[in-house]
Amino acid sequence: MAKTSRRSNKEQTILDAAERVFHRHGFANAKMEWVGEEAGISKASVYFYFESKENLYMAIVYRALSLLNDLMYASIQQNKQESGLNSVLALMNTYFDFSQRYPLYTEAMLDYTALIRSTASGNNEDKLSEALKTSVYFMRLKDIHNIPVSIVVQEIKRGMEDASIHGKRQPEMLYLSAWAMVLGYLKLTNLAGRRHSLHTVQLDEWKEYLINLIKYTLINPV
Amino acid sequence: MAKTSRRSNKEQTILDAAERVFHRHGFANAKMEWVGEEAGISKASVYFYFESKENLYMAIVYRALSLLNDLMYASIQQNKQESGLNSVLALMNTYFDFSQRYPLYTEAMLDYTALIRSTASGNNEDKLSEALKTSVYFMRLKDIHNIPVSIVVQEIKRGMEDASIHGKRQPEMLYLSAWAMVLGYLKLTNLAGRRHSLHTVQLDEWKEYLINLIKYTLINPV
Amino acid sequence: MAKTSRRSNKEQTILDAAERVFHRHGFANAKMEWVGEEAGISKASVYFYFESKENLYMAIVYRALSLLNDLMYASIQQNKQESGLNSVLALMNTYFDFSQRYPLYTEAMLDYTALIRSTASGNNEDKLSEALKTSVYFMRLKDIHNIPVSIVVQEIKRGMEDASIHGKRQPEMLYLSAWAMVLGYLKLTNLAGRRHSLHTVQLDEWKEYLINLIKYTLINPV
Amino acid sequence: MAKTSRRSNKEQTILDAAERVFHRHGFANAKMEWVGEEAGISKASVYFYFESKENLYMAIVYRALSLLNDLMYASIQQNKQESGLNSVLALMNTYFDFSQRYPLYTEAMLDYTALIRSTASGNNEDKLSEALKTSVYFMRLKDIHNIPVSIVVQEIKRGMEDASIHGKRQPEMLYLSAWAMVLGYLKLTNLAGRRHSLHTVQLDEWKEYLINLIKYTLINPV
DNA sequence: GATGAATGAGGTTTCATTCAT
DNA sequence: GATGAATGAAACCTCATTCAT
Repeated sequence: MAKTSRRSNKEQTILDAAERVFHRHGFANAKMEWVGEEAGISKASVYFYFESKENLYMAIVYRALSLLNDLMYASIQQNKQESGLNSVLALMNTYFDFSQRYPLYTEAMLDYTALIRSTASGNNEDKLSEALKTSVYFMRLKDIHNIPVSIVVQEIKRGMEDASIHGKRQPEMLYLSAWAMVLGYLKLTNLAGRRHSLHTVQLDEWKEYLINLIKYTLINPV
Repeated sequence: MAKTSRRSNKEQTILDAAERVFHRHGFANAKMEWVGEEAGISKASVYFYFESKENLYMAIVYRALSLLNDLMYASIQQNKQESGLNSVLALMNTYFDFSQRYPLYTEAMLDYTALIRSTASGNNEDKLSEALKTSVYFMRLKDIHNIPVSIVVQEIKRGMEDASIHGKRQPEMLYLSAWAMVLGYLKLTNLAGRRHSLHTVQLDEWKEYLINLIKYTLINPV
Repeated sequence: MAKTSRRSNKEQTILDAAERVFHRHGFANAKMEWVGEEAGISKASVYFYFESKENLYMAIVYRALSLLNDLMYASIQQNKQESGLNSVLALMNTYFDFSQRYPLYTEAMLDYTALIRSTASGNNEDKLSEALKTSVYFMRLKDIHNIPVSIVVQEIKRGMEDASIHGKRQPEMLYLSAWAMVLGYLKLTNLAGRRHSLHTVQLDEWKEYLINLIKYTLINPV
Repeated sequence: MAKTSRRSNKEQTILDAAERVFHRHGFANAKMEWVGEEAGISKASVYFYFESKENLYMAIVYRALSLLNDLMYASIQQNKQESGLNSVLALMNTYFDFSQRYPLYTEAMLDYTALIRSTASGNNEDKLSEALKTSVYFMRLKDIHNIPVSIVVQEIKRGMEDASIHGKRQPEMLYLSAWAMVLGYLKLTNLAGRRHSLHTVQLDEWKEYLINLIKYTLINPV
């Protein structure tokens, strides 16, 4: 309602539009003009709210990570009384749904993570950093980008303490394995497009199978 | 040695160069000039051998798929006398090594698959098809792109018949799950860059764990 | 105190700001937004008081010329009883100080003069005239832009009449030569930035030398 | 005649065109497209030969300075046997002609000098350096940009030694004063446009007067 | 076969200027 | 009066692709 709110609303509208455009065409192929059209404003207006294409992308990553964090916090809150295992499974479900509902978010977050790694190394051959160093969102992200891992690992540890999860493996390995499965599922699922099956396999059925598998790996040492 | 061979040699040199360049910068960001430089020839010469950037990419996909097919054929050949399970595990190992040694190949093949699906749908908004319809490699690929799936599924079925693999699930689902894990592993591994660990997990150790997990899913119904 | 005065105050504030900004970055590179920031108001407000960037510039020229005229009138007034030579020297000193204290003014006035000449010619390829024709200040300037020359030339003539200045050269030539020296000094001085010397020459010393030189050219025919 | 020559020829053609365009509209207002049109080629071709607008400008500065150096070397060579005074006067004439024939060169060289000073200071608020650091010509210029001053000062010193020039002032001050006069003359002359007079003064006559004045300042201490 | 040279068709970004509140 | 928001019209620069030698 206040002025801030009006501006914020417009920013959200643009982000919505950008998400659709980036999702449809991929970040590299997407034109800023399309983002404007999709948002019903001019290209220059997009630049008024977000200073560069990369900053806009980072804003999306920020949005994605914020949402994921919120969802995860809510999940562990809801499963406080439950065993560590159940909390972790809930978290997995949360992430599964999240990444399935917002495939772009997953992709964007992966891009961001790759960026962080390359920045950490001495790879300054890519001038990505040029426009990124001045990105507000890029800087803000540093404060929150470790939260998801921390949350999951913490709940796995809790599960190990209450013996609902086996202790034969590092929590981080269990986490990574589950994450890898979801990621792989997502990647292959994308290939299917709007179809509901892939190589004669029903996607829903497959998803359930994977969740079971993850649960299994938490309970039984392999 | 013949003229064809000379041409073929040059083509291979260019493909080698293109693979390195595409891997370093990603297909979208890579410039044709860099491919020329990396191959030690001029940009125009690259166009003499490959008609377009996309055709060049398809040539890489073709190369990737050919190699994978060869490796898989060799694998099942070597494990003819073994149980179906062992043959499948060998295939998995093959694919694991393949995708780890040639990360670009995996990515390129996925891009290709996505392309196929979008072509199959009515999505003609993307002008990818423009330059692709005339791509020799794109057409040739149609003849061989189903081979890997067929091979693995066939060996899984053999394993079910000789009872080395449980029969509670569709062969395709087991196949997809294994594939998803490898894909997820690869994606996350890429993030690590040249490092040997990710979130305190040793990559080698994690890989071994995943292979064990795949084996487990083949033997025990989950 | 009246409304006009309030408006006038704001205009002066903006002009002050614009002068600083134009001086720092040059007219072409300066952004209207910076002018607003420097004046502590919004960009749109700048446009409320000055219709265009060029009009703003013309306002500065007007201010500059008004100030110079005032200073020169005061100078000849003060030297009424003095010889023509002394009056001219006083004028020169006035101009020297003026141009050194307000380098932008000198530059702006030169730009304006160039504009006048190009308008006088048939050069309508430059669209400067577009926004200029409607500039109030541009029109007002026409009434006063010849005053400085007239004043100096008049005093030189007076000096020739009272024999304090030699009569071997046109007054205008003496005037132009003195002007050229000051202009050259200013241009080269600008290069020095905040330093006090240029090529081992102390700027103060050099200035004194030039003034002496000008005096010399007025007394002795060269 | 060789390949290098062909390329070099084109470069010269483009530089010629750029000089005309920059002269007509000023560097800041000139569009790269115009340069292409003037040279009879496309905008992109201009970029093929010169990587950026600023690099193109630096190439012009380089050309200007090279020419000036050549002219000055030739001048002192021709006046070896003459007195220092005469050599200096010849140099002045050379520079006078040079700056009158190529006003853009003078302007460009001044811009360059200003750039050097600002680079030497800590003024990195302007991102001019961005595209400049990679400019070949900008780097090459550092090797030759001090030559003109050195030459003139050296000849003035020679004149002081052979007593054809008075020794009451620093050579550098005499140099700067002469330079200032020429610069001022040029600036005011520009205002005249194609006309041959300024404020009733014939430009040729004025020029002669100034040269005489410079000569006078070298012989007689003021 | 090979390549230096050329370009058309965009792409991101900037900014003076205008509106709506 | 004041200003946040909006935009049209460039400007610089890039790159896949083609051509002439």
